Amino acid sequence: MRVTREDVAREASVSTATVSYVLNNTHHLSEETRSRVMKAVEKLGYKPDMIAKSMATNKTHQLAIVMDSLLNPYYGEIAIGFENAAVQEGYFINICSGQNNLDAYFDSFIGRRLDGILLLALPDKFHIENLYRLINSGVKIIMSDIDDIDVSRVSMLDNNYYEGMKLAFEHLYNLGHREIVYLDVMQAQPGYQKVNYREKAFFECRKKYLADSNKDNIVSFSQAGLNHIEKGFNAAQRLIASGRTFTAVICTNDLVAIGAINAFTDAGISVPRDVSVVGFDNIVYGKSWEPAITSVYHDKMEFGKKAFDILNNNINNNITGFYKADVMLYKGASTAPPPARK
Amino acid sequence: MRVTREDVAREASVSTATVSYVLNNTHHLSEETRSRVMKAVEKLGYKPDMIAKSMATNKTHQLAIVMDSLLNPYYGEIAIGFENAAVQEGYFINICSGQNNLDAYFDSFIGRRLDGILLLALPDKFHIENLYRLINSGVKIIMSDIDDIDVSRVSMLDNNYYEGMKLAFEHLYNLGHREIVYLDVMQAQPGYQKVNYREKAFFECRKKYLADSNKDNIVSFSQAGLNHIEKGFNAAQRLIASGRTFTAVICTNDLVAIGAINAFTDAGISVPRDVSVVGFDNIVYGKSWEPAITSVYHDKMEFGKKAFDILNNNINNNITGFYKADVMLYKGASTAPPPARK
DNA sequence: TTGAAAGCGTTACCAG
DNA sequence: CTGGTAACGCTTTCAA
Repeated sequence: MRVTREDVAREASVSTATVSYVLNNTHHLSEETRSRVMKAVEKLGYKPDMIAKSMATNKTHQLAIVMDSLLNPYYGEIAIGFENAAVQEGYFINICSGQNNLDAYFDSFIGRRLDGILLLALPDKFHIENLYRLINSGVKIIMSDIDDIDVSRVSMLDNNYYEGMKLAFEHLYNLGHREIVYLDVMQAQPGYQKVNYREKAFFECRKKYLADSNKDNIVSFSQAGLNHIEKGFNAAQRLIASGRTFTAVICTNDLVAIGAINAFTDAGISVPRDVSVVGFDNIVYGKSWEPAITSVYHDKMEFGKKAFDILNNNINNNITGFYKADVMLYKGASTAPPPARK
Repeated sequence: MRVTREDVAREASVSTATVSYVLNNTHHLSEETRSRVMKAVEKLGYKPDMIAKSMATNKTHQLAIVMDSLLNPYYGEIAIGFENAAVQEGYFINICSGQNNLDAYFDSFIGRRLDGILLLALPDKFHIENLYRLINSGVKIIMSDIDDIDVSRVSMLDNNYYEGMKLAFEHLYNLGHREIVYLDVMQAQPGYQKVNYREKAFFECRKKYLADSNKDNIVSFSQAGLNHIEKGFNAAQRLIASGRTFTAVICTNDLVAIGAINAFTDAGISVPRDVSVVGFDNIVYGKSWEPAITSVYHDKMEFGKKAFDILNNNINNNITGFYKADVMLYKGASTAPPPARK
């Protein structure tokens, strides 16, 4: 049923080895032989079997992108950038939704002999020791936002949202805001590690700029089964209900910002007149929101492309790499000077 | 470096065959042997090599989801439903963004020996003959929205948006709308086939309900490089500029509806006061839009799960299947009775 | 410049 | 109940 290289060899009256040489351009052959083989390939519609090839070469030319969410277009855009670059180099891409616990995936990555992984999910969804087991099995990794990891073995991808948080904070500060709240909805499952550079950056900014720097102005809200918009909505409602005063909120991403804006609007709080809102990621929908969401961002396509380049280099030359995204601020219509004090 | 079945066999003092029997539960073995093998597996941290397994069994346990877009959460939700079900059955999932031409992917599906494909993209992105070549190579397919295909060889997935269009139309008609426009942004590349059941359903409804049934009330707009929100925005602007009268628009999906609403708002046309807008898919963001978008939809998670069940049955028992989604109408705030005539 | 054959890690048939 | 071994489709070393 399947056309094999042997069929091609027979058709072209050469050996199977010769067919390989032609297809992989790995030997010098007479033009005559080469064309005879190509003709046979064409005629039989032969497609090399990558499984067998993987078996022989110990490379699968298969990479996985581990998403944090298939519903947030932020990751989608990165994935597109990554995939475009990877396909060009003959890789096959595998995308794992971040719905489930990732530990089980890690095992299958070893079994599937993946050449490399773009790990977009944070360690709040997997155990570090499983990551190391993956690395020890020869799977190359590129990931971001993790401390205490041996960078000689793992490539790093810095989205630079630590600096981004400062950008957001300073933007608000310069507009005149002095009561700024950070809305976070990330939460690690029990037993998992939470890393959040944005929170750290927020603390720093608060200390530097705000007088009452000890004020508890981070609102966290997370509930299983809710999407980020809903979590943002709930977090903002909780903030409103708390009675604390604020003139601006920074949201952990644009989806959360959208939810928050909805909650404010529902409560009769106008954005940006009464409250300014900043998001992260500058997702494709954030710009079209009403009001367009002011957002910290980087070039997501480029980010994906860079991720691939580094990973590919890691795979081929066993050299880990590092990338730091240029972080920028998109000034939408969701931020404005705070309302005048009465 | 890699722990193989042979290492396990040596450790447990059995043959490699026995290890297979234990791991695959395919023979009856003495409890003693079984536990000795398991202990060795555990001790060595052995992970079966799926590549070699595929080689021997001629099954990869690998499926692909061909997305139409990684940026539309509609597909994301379907993918999640599909993946959840598939992972449970030991499959590995591969997601291809619909960014690029799909014909090249089809070739690699053969080379990668994929067991099956969930094809979410329409034939405006690939050539039918390549689909057939895929089928002939033994790859099972489940897909929707295509005419003239041999259903004994391909499983079908009906999202029932043909009926959905009627639902949308009747909803508007019952509200009192008599000037309804359909906003479409899909466009096949030259040389590719365009199928659009919604358009057909729209024609039918128009004929049945509207007096001036010959009126040209479909606005198409498509431009490479724009996302669906932008296309919807442009299409609506074009509609406004055309000067034709209308009280309601049906948009080909929610993203287009969002873009259209933005264009209307920008032009001082209030939704739903002046114009009603209906979308399709009821994506997670549509509900949170202001106004919440009235939308035709089905259960997307369930859709993905059903898709997997049918595909899996196709793979294991060589029986194609058919699924018809229950289509519903989410009544948001973007539709209302038309403004009173002056 | 070309070919023969070993090897990659499994499975599954056939013996014992 | 257990083991030996051919087979899967390809690459690659070694020899001719």
